[in-house]
Amino acid sequence: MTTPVDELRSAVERAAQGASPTLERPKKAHFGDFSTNAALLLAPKLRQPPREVAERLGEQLRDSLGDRIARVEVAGPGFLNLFMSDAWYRDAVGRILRDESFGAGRPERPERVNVEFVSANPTGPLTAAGGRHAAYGDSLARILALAGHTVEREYYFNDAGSQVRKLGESIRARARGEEPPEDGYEGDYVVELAARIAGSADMDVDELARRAVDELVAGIQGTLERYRVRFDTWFREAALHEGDPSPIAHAVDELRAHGHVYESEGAVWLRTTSFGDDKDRVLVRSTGEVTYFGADVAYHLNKLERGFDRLVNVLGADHHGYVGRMKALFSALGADPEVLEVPMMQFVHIVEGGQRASMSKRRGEFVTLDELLDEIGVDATRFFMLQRSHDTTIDLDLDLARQESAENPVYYVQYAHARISSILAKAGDSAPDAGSDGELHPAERVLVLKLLGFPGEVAEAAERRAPHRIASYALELAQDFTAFYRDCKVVGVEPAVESFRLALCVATRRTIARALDLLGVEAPETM
RNA sequence: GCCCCCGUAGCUCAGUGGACAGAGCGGCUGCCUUCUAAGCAGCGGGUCGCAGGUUCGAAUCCUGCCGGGGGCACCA
Repeated sequence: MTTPVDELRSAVERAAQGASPTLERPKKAHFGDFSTNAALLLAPKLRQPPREVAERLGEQLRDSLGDRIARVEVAGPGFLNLFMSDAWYRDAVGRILRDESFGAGRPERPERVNVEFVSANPTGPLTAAGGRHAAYGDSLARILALAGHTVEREYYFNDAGSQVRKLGESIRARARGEEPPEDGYEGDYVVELAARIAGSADMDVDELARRAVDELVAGIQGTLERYRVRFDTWFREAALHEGDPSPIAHAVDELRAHGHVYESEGAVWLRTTSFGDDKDRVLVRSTGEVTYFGADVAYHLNKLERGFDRLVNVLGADHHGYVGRMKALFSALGADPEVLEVPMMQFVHIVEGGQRASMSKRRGEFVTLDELLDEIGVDATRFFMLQRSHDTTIDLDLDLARQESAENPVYYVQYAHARISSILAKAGDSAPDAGSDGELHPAERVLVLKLLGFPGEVAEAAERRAPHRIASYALELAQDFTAFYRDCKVVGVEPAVESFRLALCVATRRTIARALDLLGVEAPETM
């Protein structure tokens, strides 16, 4: 559905004759409701002074927009500031109200997207960092879906290999009352697993590890469920080793057929240096064991074969060295490396007593996501994790988080939603109606403009893989609503005014709820 | 040595070419017979790390430097 802003943009673009002008909301109200740099872009081409060009563009816009525009001003070096009429505002509210899917996008090329995230190995419970990955990946998936793409969420985990074996050894040692082996797992949960799994002291290590992995995966799934994150696919690494030919053998054959595989020193290598990597990578060790990379190669070939247009792989910043070789892999397979996108999540540092504490799953030093959820709840945790851009490091001071959780901006947004609900309840049978006459209050105009920005924010957040923009937007929308609430009484004023304000309330409530839903946060009716 | 991310208010952070740089938290001062005070209003607070460059215009783009974090395995 085209929005009033889309139409305005088209009008400006037509006037700008092929240049790509901006249409944005100026920071200052006296610069208009919208402004465009069209004249500044056009002036050099026409070899005319920008302000003269602006005057002419203004005339054209006045003609093409008629009574939808109140006035046009030329300002500064040649900006064109547009002031919309109240009729335009009313029309906009009416259209938002009628648009059941307000905010949804229709991209030129909708994609089938696979978002792989968290993918923490089942060698321990999910940590606070896992909570960041989960919030980001899930929210991104929700945003991409609203933006018009088809999305699948996927979790890949190692249920085989040396780390899992080490887990088994650690549990057995605990069951026997011994210390875990060198490089083993030392967390308290290892002791708990030793107690929970009957016969763990004498069990075969691989069998024990298998049982522990089942337990831990179930625990991770429980935590994610509680965190409102659901995956469509749980992909086990072991599946890559099964069958004949196994997906790994298939992948190696495929790469060999493309001529990028060679053997040296008893190992099987992929010549990733042909595609910009620093060095070639081992697929199969001289011992015959498949490397982590080797398994991942097969995994990504498998994803490609499942027909996705785009593979988003959310990884921690410590994996950044991994990106080059994965891109090289795609080239080696004859696929477009651009298909693979790897948003790098920066770290979550736990701060205690003003100092950064270490976070090592192996040493058992970490804050689990469950602990965080117990302390400050799902909504506050998700909002906290999503407020910051994924490429900035987060400091999480537990004491502060606990103390400030009541001050979390998420409650401000939810509160606005609850207030609207309460207004609408009080309004009873009065019907919302955008109406056609009467002057609007400035706070009403500001709120309408903010609402109109929602579809653009969704599109922007999707394109940039930036859920935090939605968090910022939700907060700003709640602020604009609160200012409206302060200045404009809704229920009990003159009927025509009341029905317009009710329309504005309904549109706002729905948009807040939708924005919060994109963040995986609830929108309560009362607080 | 090479590669990636960051450096904006006391703190945590938005702001990827536009007009006098924003929010939350914290500090100070006021405001509840009113549709929810989890709120509102006001005050205070900034050489946008530094130095050059591109541009009509730079927190934003380019180069160099400084500081913080991370990575450079036949580990995962």
